[in-house]
Amino acid sequence: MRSESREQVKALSLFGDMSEAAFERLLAGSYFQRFPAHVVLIREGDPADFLHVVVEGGVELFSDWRDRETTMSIARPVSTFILAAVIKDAPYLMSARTMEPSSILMIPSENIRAAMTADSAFSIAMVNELAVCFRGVVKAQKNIKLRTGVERLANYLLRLGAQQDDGGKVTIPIEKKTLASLLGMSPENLSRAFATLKPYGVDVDGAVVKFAANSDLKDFAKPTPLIDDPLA
Amino acid sequence: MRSESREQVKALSLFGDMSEAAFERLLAGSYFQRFPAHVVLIREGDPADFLHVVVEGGVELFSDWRDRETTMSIARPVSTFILAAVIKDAPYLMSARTMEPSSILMIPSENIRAAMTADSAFSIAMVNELAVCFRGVVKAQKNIKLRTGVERLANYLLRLGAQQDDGGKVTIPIEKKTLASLLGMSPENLSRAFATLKPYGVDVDGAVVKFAANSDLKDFAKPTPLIDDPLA
DNA sequence: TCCAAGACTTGACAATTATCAAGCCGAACC
DNA sequence: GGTTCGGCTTGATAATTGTCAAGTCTTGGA
Repeated sequence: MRSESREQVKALSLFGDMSEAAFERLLAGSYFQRFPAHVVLIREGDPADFLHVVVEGGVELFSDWRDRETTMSIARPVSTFILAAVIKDAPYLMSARTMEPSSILMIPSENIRAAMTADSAFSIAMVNELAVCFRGVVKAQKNIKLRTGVERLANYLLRLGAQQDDGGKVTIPIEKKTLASLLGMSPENLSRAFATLKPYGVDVDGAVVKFAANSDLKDFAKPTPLIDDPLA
Repeated sequence: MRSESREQVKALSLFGDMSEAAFERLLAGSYFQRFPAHVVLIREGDPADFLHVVVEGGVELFSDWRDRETTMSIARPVSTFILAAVIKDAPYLMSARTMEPSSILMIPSENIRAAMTADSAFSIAMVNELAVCFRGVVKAQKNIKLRTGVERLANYLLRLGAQQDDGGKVTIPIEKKTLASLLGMSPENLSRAFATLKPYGVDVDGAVVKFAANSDLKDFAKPTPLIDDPLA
């Protein structure tokens, strides 16, 4: 790995406080690489050879069964994916592909497991990262099981609004068909869901959606931190 | 805690290899208690004061939103629940109630976090437990998003068959309405789903369900280890 | 500039799932 | 024994969601 990249990686501080030597051992045999959009990085069922870290861009995690496919989540900088598979030395449960040109750091699984036994600060950092991931999936599961499609969309828009804060408008950062799959509906249904939200002050123009932050939409969506707050 | 209980707890080996002293510190201020059926142990949104361990019986983890409720998972001996909340010192994302008379070990969250910083074997045990939990939710999420209700039921029956191995019949260990909620459908629909599976050799009599293990049902269900194998 | 591919939308229709209502049945209780 | 309650099932109906089939629009390339 180029030393320039090495510095960039170290700045991520994903791995807790590590000694210089431990850090060096961790990154031995790693790759830090740029990929174009729409490249499949890993396929579910494959052995977990590398821990992946999204440093730049965006990665879609998805799964298949028979002839169906669904988007499980979106990984944005800086976050790891498929950490659990690496730790358990088990097959990936999800596939991953870049949505845009992306920089990905790949660390050999063996290094991760070795660093955990060697460095307790590191294993604590892993516990924390995993706990965040776990709570993320639980929230997603609650979202799917407790809400209708339209309700999921409404809350998604509010979440976007909270993180973009662009004065009454948000820009959807992914393709609509990916969003549809993430929200657990067909693309056709997503279009209709937007239409359903029109009476609540939602106005769509391509990827740009206008709505008032404290509005009818919020009354309709009834967001709760236990599902919608990414930090809680 | 009675020393008898203490021995029982130590035998669980949930916590990796710990020194006697560390084990003692971990359990200080813990409770090991028997509860009757249908008692709410924790409520989502509450601060995570205790890590809970199901030692005997069965616990239903469920969530609410507005006037809806859904069963998220079933915790059986010996497993922890709400570990992630404890680690992050964050509110519980799920509520929990006993389904039957159950023995529950409750360890103060503070002890868990202290043990993690003090004992690296312990934090590695926590990483592993969390990784298993994470993969469990991911599988549940795939199950919900990729399959219809009938398909989820078929695969649930096959999973029961694999773990009970009672010669062509299984006994559903939970109430049908809980099962319906776990599978993401209404109780009425669960009844109909059983009826739909009749042509595949499924025969229901109360909680007892008969079907051949290598059968039409398996052809219909198309199970995959990446969703249905609890160990993978 | 034009074309081709694919994203997005809309309408018509079908499948799936939920809701409401009624009835059956077994367990718990008096 | 009789009664009540709640779990479970079934039928009828409604709501939700998915599928198929256009058609529009944008984008990228020839």
